[in-house]
Amino acid sequence: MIENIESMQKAALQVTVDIVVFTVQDQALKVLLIQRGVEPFRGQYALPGGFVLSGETLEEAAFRELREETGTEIVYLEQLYTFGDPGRDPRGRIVTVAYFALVPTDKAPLIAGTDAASTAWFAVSALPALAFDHAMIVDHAIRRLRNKLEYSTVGFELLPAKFTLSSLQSLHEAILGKALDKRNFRRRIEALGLVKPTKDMFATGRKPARLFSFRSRPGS
Amino acid sequence: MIENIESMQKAALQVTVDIVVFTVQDQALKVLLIQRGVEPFRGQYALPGGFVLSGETLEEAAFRELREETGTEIVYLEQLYTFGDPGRDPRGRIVTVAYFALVPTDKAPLIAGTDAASTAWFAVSALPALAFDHAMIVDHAIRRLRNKLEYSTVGFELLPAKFTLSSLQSLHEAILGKALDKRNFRRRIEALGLVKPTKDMFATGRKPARLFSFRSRPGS
DNA sequence: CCAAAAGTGTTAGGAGTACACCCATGG
DNA sequence: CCATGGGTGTACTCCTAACACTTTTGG
Repeated sequence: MIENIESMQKAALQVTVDIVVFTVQDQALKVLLIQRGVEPFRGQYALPGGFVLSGETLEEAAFRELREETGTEIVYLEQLYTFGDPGRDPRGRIVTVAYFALVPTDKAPLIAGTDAASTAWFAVSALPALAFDHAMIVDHAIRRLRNKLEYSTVGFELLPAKFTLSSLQSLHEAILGKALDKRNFRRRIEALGLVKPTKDMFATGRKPARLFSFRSRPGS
Repeated sequence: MIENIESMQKAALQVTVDIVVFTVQDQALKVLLIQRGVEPFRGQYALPGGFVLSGETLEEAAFRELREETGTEIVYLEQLYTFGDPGRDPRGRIVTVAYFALVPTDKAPLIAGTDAASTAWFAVSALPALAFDHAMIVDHAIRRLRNKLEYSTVGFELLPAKFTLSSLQSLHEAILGKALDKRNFRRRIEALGLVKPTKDMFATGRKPARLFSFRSRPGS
C-alpha cells in the first residue's frame, strides 16, 4: 500500500465501467452497442458505460449507466475483467472495469437511449468495428458466457418466467453457436433440478409443448 | 462512454493494485503479507501493492510493486478481481485491481522488503487480522487458486525444475487442504502429459524417487 | 531385518455422447 | 392425412473414486 499523499496524487487515474449486455433474439446471441456522438471514434459503436462516481460502488455505476444510456432492465450482472493499458483510450489514462450482463429476450428493448446517439443490438457473429479496445472486451465476455454455460446455470436468466424446453435449448444453441442433442440436453437440464414443469402448455407449432419455470431454491 | 471533460474530472479516482502472493512451505499454503508502518491500520498486515503509475499497465504495476516491496521473483501472475466499494479505504475512494501470484517454493524469500516495515509468509489457515478489505481479497484468491487446480495446470509453477511426484502431490494437498489418493493422483498427472521423467533420482527418505520435469509444449 | 516412502491395477458408479422413432395437433 | 415440432431410451466411453500390497533402500 501507499505511504504518502504525494504519490497518491501522482497516480490519480480515471475509472470507468463498460458493460457487455447480452440478449438472444431470433436465434442469435446479441450485444447492445451505442453509436458514439462525439470524438474520439465519433460515429463508431461502443459499449455502454461511463465514469464511476465517488459515492457509488462499481456495480452501482454499471446499473446506473445502463439505466441512463439504454433504459435496459438487467437481470444478471457479473464483473468480467479490468482493462487498464495506457493508450487504450486516446483521451488519457483510463482504467475500465468491464461487466457482463444478461437481459431476458422479452425485456430487451429494441431501442431506448437517453444520452446516446443511437443504441442497437448486434449479433456477435456480425459485429461492427468497435471504438477503443471494446472488441477485445466483447471477446472476453463471449468466452466467459459460453464457458459459464457449461458448468453453471447462467443463461437461464435470459428467458421469460415460463418457457418450453425447446426454447431453453435454442437459447443455449444460440449462445454456444452450435447444435445440441435434444435428449441429452433434456436429461442434463432435468438432472440439474433447477426447472419444474407447470400446468400450462404452449400451443405454437403443432403439438403443444409443456411450459416450465425456474425453481428458485434447490430442493423440492 | 463519457462525453465531456467535466464529468471526467468529477470522477477521478485512485487506482491501486494489490497482489496475493502464494507459495507452499512446510506442507502449507502461505501468503505474503507486509506489516504497515503508517496509518491507517498501522502495525496491521496488508497485501503488497500500491498505486498504478501513468505510463505502466496494471500488470507492470503489480510486478513493480512486488519487486520494490518484497524482491520476490514471480512465476505466475493473473488478474483476480477489482474491488471498488466506497469506504473500503478510509483515506478516500480507492479502486484496487487484485492479482494473484505464485512463487516457487525454492525461490520464496524468507524476508526481503525495501520500503515496507516487515514482510512475512503466513499460512492461509492462520492469517492475522488484515488491513482494509484484504481478508476478502485473500479469500477470493484462495478460492480461485483451488478452483483452477482442478481443471488446469496452475500450481505446477510452485515447484523447482525437477521434482518428485510425491512432492507434486503434497503441493496439491497443501493448496487444496485435503489428502489425495496416490494412485489416482499419479494417473491423472500422467494423463495430463505435462510432466516427463528425467534420468535423475532423488535420495531423501529410504527408497529413491524418480525426478520429473515439466514438458514445455504438448506432444512428445 | 525393519522402518519408511516409492511405486503399481482393478473395479464400480456417474457423466457425457451418439443415435431413431412415435406422438399430438392444426391445417 | 400429413407436416411439424414435442417427446422419449439405450448402449458405449471416459473419468473419477475407492481400495492394499510389494519394492527398495539406509540404518
